[in-house]
Amino acid sequence: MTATKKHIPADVRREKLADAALRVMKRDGITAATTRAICTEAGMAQSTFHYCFRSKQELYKALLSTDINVTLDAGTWPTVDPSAGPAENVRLLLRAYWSAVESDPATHLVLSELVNLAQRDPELSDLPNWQHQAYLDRATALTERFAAEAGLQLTIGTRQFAELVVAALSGIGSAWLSHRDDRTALESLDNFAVLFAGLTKPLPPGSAPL
Amino acid sequence: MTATKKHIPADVRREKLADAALRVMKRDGITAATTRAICTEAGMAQSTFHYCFRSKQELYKALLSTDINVTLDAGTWPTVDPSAGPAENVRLLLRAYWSAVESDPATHLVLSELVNLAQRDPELSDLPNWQHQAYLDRATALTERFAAEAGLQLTIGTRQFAELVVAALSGIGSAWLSHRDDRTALESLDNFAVLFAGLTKPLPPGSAPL
DNA sequence: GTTTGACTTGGTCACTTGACCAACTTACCG
DNA sequence: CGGTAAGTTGGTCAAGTGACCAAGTCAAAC
Repeated sequence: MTATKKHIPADVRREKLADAALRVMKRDGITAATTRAICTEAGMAQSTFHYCFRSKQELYKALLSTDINVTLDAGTWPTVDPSAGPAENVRLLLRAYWSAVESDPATHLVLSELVNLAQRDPELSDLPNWQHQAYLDRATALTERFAAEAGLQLTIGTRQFAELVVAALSGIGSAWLSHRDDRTALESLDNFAVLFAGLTKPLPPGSAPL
Repeated sequence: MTATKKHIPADVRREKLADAALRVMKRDGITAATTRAICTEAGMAQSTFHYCFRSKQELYKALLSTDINVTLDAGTWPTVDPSAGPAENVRLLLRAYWSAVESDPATHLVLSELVNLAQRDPELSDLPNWQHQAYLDRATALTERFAAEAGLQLTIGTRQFAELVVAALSGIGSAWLSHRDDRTALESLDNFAVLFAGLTKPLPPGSAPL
């Protein structure tokens, strides 16, 4: 059996509490994540909460800062298939992201709830933007890598392209959370793949090869 | 001064309460919309609430049923400009919707909060889907009308097309609520307009004219 | 081994929330 | 005009809520 230490540094306790909070939120929604519920989930006394966090706001801040989407695009992305067209490659990429959403809807719900909360609170209102930019950064980097591997260049700015992709994915995602119709979501996804592929063209022959 | 009736039928009182609730939610967020705050806003005693609604859930149900987006696409849509290309016409259409979003962000925030709430509550979990379908219906109808007026036909199903438009708009919208960068939003909007225009082609000459 | 400071907790506070009821007031109908 | 049903309200309840504190417990530094 694991030796349960009685004393744990506040830092790791904060992390444990944040994890527990996320777990409660995913299971029962953000409103159910009271300090008591969180501490119970973490196996601590309720008073521990205010030893680790000055206030509940501070927990929200911690949750939105250690961005949750890390989980999302940490998945393995498909490798480019040179024999397939750009549309098919974009399609595979979008679908790879999508499977992450579909397999863990609760996380996306929580993220939406947290962002809504932060947008109302002047103290936290910077975080949604920060979150979105971080998200966009990753999408941009991924787009660049993908274009290079596929021997394509974009006909609009990479960041603008990423912005479109993120908008489409988040739109499809939030719609799917409402209707839960996988077929419709995949249909939209594939349609967007074709459209986005239309924003690419082959690299000129003289370009530096991969 | 207006003669204030002491007795008001419960039906209209329900409506007054729903209006007040929406006002409070837009101003201070959904969590601030307690039965007390709502009744104060409506100028009634708190006990009135439970005379008009069996429970608070029932208010949420009422709010999500009398869909709020009616306000959104009730705006006057631009008429098709025959001399302009399809991309430009789609652009104008998307921008018309967008100005409604931009001029009233609070409504969209509340809608998002309400949908999140409903998605957690088994009792209300049908409503988001219903809401989305109603929304999609209007988008579909509008798309059809627009295509006819512009003398275009779509290269994919009308409903699929509408699904893409709705996804793109909601994606741009929710991103904008985070970053509040008008320029970026309009840029994305215009890019999507071009893409969507690519899903149209002129009506064959033999078709019935407008 | 004692001191010191970090960690831990039961108990409690002031406050809010949704719900409800008994008593009251008004409108309408016969 | 009297009665009946609909509307109205102050007051109250139980169940939470975030916050906080005083009294402990433990581990490492001296």
